[in-house]
Amino acid sequence: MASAGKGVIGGKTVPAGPRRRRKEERPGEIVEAAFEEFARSGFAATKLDDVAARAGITKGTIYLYFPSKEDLFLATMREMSRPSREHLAALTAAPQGPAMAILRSHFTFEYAQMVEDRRTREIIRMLLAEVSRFPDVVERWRAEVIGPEVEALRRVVRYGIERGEFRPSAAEEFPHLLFAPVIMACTWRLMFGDDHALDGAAYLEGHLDLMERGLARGEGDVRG
Amino acid sequence: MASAGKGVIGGKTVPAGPRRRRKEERPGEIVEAAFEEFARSGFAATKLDDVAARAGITKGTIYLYFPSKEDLFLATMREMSRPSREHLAALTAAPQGPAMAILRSHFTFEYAQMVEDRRTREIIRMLLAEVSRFPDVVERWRAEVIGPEVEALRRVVRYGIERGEFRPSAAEEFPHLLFAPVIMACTWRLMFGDDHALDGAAYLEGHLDLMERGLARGEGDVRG
Amino acid sequence: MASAGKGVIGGKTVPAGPRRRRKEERPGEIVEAAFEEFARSGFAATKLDDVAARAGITKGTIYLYFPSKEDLFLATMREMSRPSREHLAALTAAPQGPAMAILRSHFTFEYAQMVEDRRTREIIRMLLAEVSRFPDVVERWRAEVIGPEVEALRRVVRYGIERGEFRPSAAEEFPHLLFAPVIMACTWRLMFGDDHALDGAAYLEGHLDLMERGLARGEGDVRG
Amino acid sequence: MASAGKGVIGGKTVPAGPRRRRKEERPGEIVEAAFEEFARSGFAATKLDDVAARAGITKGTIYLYFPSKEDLFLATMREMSRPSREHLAALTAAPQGPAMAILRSHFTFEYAQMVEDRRTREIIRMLLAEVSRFPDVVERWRAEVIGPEVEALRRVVRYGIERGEFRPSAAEEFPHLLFAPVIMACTWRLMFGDDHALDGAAYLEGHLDLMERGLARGEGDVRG
DNA sequence: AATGAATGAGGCTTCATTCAT
DNA sequence: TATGAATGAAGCCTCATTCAT
Repeated sequence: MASAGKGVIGGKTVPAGPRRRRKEERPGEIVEAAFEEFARSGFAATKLDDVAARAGITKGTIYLYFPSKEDLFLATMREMSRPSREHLAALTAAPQGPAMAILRSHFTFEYAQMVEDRRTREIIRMLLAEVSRFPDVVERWRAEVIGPEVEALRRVVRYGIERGEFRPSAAEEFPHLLFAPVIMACTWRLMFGDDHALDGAAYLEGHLDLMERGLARGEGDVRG
Repeated sequence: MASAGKGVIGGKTVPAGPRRRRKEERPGEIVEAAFEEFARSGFAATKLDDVAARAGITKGTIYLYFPSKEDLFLATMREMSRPSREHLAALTAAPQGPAMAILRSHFTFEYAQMVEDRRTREIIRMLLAEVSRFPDVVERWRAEVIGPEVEALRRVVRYGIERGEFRPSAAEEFPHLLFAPVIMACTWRLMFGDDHALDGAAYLEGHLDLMERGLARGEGDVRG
Repeated sequence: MASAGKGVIGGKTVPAGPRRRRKEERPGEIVEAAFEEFARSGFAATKLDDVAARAGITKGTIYLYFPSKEDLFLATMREMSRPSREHLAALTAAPQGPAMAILRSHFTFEYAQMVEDRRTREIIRMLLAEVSRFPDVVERWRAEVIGPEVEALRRVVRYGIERGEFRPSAAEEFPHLLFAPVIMACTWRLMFGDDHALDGAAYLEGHLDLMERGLARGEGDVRG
Repeated sequence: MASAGKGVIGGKTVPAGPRRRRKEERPGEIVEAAFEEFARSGFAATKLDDVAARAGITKGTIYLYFPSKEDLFLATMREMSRPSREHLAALTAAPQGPAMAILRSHFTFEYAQMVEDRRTREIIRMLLAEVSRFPDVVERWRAEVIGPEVEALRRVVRYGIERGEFRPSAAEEFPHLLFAPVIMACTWRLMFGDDHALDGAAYLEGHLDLMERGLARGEGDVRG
């Protein structure tokens, strides 16, 4: 047992073989496991025993990397919402070409992200479920992810209006209206499970179509 | 707390001391308190002690009316989602007049219900948060509340298409697209609190405007 | 409901009818019910709710007659072991006729009492089960019931020896040996239930036969 | 208590502090402590706190080894009745020599076991006290311990009759009659405590003497 | 005398956290 | 670094007891 997974190379003991545990990967593995459990059961009902079991380690080991369950939760949220955060950069670039093309491309990405990627979906669930216990997490997510997203959308809408592609509409004040179907599909799937999920491609196309007609300058519209 | 001692209700002195009896009202009071606590903390993190304290009774009393915490939760969900259930009847009536008027009236109601009424909002939160523990509750809600709602919307859209008011669109297959802004406003408020709530009237009007333009038959649209 | 079970005779309201509750009988009814429950579950596991339900009253009523669960238990034991106590008088009379006849008559009675009467059997169970909680009850039972019984048997044995019917034997010092088969049948039935009960009459006859042979002066025995 | 801090076992220092680890010995220690408490107070009135305190651990530790109080009770009964179970093998050997010698040897053993060994005695008490809560335990004990015991006795009695040593008697049908004094001494001691215990050796001799006379073929008895 | 709603102490059980190895 | 036995605070639930009606 003392020698399991150990090898001797050059007179020095190093971790080796399938049982080798790469210490740099441990926190990630734990966070991974924690995510699954937190997503399934929520913060309070999640047992560190289950997290440990899923990560293939023992409960005590978690405490080598995270000082408390709460910290583990925070780390998990931080880690799992990183993709969303990173994507934002692309959005803030100066808009070019037809505004509708930008929206199309943006929402196509957002569907993949928020509806089809289970990770992001479950982040949403956790944010909703644990606001009162972790208001800071939600607030940071609002400030760093959703707020900028809304702003970016607003800029695109304005850009569309300016270039005469869109009519003036409430979408300028409430870009949320454009984003809403994404949230709808996301919560729908969160609630009713993958079995009742809305057909992705068709739903997305429907969304884009309605949005386009909703935003578009009509025949008789006066330029705003 | 405010009611310690004696109280006067309807000009009649009623027992209101630490040991007052109120068989009729107790279950309601408990469910009321339970709702607040469950909404705040979720099922697992809610302490029956806190529920009792909020209801002005002691823990043991809860068990006179509900056999377990789980049953209390179920009763709470049932009780609190009753308004939504009852409203459905109105929706299923045969459509009359402009389809857009029906949608306007319907969504006006839905905003009041799902966005402005805290009760309904919090029900949504709980459904999202506790699916894995109470799948039956969610399933029943889908079958009895949301499913019929979607169906009703679909009928209105078809009715609008038939009378030439609306163009054919994905809204027929996915009435969810029309409903989405309600869900968006609901989850937005659930997440970010009343302080960040979207301006109700303006948002609703924006929604209806975009929807109308999105659904409406355009100048060059071919009928059918 | 206010008039249930009430009658008016001679201008005076009196309890009447099948629902009449005769207050003199209440304590007895409660003790009766308590006995069943204590016998089934033991002191600690018995719920006053169940006692009340069995007695057809409510829990609070018990406290009108017995100040505590413990007192109820004591009263139950006292009440239920009364028959044994009363029987003792008969035993202490001066012996007459063949000693064996006395023993026969005595054990016949004891079988009926300790083996066939469920009440007495269950008293034994409770005494065994609750000694450490109610040592006084057991002590009193020993002093007032079992002790005298053993003494009485001893006197009969001595009487038998004196009249040359029995040989001297350990039964003089340990009349328990004669009594043992009764206890055996009693505990057997307590443990294994009525379904596995030993055949009463045959067993008793067997007991008496073996006892007679065991005690009897043999051909070669020297008079002791 | 005596072992707080460090202890020396077999010349080796072992951890014995408040948090010592003893995976191998723990279950045994717990069962040991549980036995004492269950025997003293019965299942319902026994507090796991007390069991833990007696075992020198805390309540939570019990649950590392036993999933519930009930399981602990079952394990305790199983463990504590093991000696009785193991002894049975010896009984089933083919009888040799005088039947009375076999009986003498057997009952000598049984006295040591059921009367003088506190463990076995208390097992009897628990069986009697908890039948209604743990019928299976009792049933298994009947099937595996007492049933075979009775059968073995019956074989010896028959063997004695066959070899002309015993007369035919009810002991053949009811070997319980022979066994009864053991049970009597056992319950006597259970009820009245060690202070009132019957004098072991004399009582046993008395039992054997009466039994021998009771079973023996007399001068005038007809064979068979 | 009787009710039965209410209480609150106490028990079983869970689980985050600690710590000796 | 990793383990996993041990801890102990806390939560759910029960039930003897109280008390206003």
